Amino acid sequence: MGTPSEPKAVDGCFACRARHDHPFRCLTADETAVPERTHVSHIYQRGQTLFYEGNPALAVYCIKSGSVRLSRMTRGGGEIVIGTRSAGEIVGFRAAIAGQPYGLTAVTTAPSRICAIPRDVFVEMVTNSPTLALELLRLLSIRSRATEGQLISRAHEPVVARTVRLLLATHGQQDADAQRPVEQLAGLSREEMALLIGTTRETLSRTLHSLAERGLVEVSPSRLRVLNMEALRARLRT
Amino acid sequence: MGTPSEPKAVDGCFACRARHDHPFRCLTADETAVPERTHVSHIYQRGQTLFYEGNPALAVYCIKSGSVRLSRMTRGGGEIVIGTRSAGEIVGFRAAIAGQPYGLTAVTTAPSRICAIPRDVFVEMVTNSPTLALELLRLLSIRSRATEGQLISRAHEPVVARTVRLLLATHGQQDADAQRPVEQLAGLSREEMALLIGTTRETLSRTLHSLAERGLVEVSPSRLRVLNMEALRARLRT
DNA sequence: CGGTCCATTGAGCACCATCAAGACTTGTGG
DNA sequence: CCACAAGTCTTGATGGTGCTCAATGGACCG
Repeated sequence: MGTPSEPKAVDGCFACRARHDHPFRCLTADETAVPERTHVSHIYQRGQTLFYEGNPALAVYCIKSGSVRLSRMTRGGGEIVIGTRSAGEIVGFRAAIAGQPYGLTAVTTAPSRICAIPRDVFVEMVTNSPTLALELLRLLSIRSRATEGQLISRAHEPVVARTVRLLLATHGQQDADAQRPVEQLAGLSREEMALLIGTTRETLSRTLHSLAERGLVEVSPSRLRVLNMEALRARLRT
Repeated sequence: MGTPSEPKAVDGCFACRARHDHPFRCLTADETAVPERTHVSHIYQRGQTLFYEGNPALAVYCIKSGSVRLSRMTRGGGEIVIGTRSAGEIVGFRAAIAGQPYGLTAVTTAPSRICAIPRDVFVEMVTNSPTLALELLRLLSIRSRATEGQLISRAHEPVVARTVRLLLATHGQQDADAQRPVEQLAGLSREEMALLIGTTRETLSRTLHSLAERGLVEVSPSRLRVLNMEALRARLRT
């Protein structure tokens, strides 16, 4: 199903919105008609930029597949990573609603299919659909809490603690209480891990190896294994 | 005006909401009737706690006058200040909407009149009033951006930069471009200033005096004067 | 086998928290 | 008005954490 006469918009929003946690799930077919007519679906290569920090917020981006890294550039050419968003998430809506320029730069970290919804259309959708507004409010409440938590950690906890949090977070779902080793961090380079916790490759490497010396993890390039989750968790309560 | 038979709720929400930027300003008299019946107005002394981080979010607090400091306690007994809220602002609504415990501790920093609205009532208000939901969405968008910006600065900028930001922020409204000295930071102790930018009294003191040596500010206990705003701003672009 | 990319390891140093006095301000009671 | 006390601000000395620069070690690939 799908309209062969319209190859650009591969799937309609109504079909797309069926996706698990997507905030648009609350919309009716009628309500998705507007974005369906006006949005632009596009496939991005890895490393392409959706928008730069400081750009006027012209559109809201809806990730259908792939992932996007949100970061801020420093005058020195450095990159501060704030977080990543993946399939089923929306990027840039805070700026759109606040009526301010984007506060962050958004770059794809993998080939991604992403729909751009013009700001006006998005704002109109939110204004006309109380359910959507509520949904976004809930979403933003949860997400901003999480982001702030990470940033507080970054500002006030030493690198070891942040490293441990990363290790615990990236596999919490599996083997929550099991003592046995757990495979880790599929396909993240040291550089990327380091950026996620706001440090450098070198420091992260040292930190991981110091944890390894104490038998808490097993580390080799390209593999990372948690040996003792309980001890890791304990390290946070120190 | 006012019902002499009901001394507790000194002013009704409808009268109170008239306040400048308050998110409830969009509500009609009918819509404020519910909170007016159920909320509890109370006068807090300086230093009293509205709620602790981790407490279940039972209420949303509406500041009528005074100010509240939001912070997080560290295991070592330290205090990490996230920000302050004052008259006309709402505290705790993110937790209420997210359905999670409070993420921060809220303590009054001055005698304050504050109304507590039960969570259920607040959620109902938001659900029933699309305008309110939108207003809160806009508010949260703006506020979370600002908070994240400050935390990013705290995590990645040196103390000098944060100090300069504080100096520039606390009087930006007056004499935006004037070269002449500007009085500063009414009634904030060094300790409080230091907490606001995530450092210690000692480091802040040193930083201020090093700025003074370069003629950018004039510093004396209990007074603080910006001598050269442009030079301060330039320091941020370094 | 020589490249390129990534991870690791080392050495040096800047920044900043901490601990410890000293200086100044403010308030209180004689 | 002075003396003392308590609190705040300032200054110094020290050490730890983590960033930078630089070199080495592997891994993968042509």
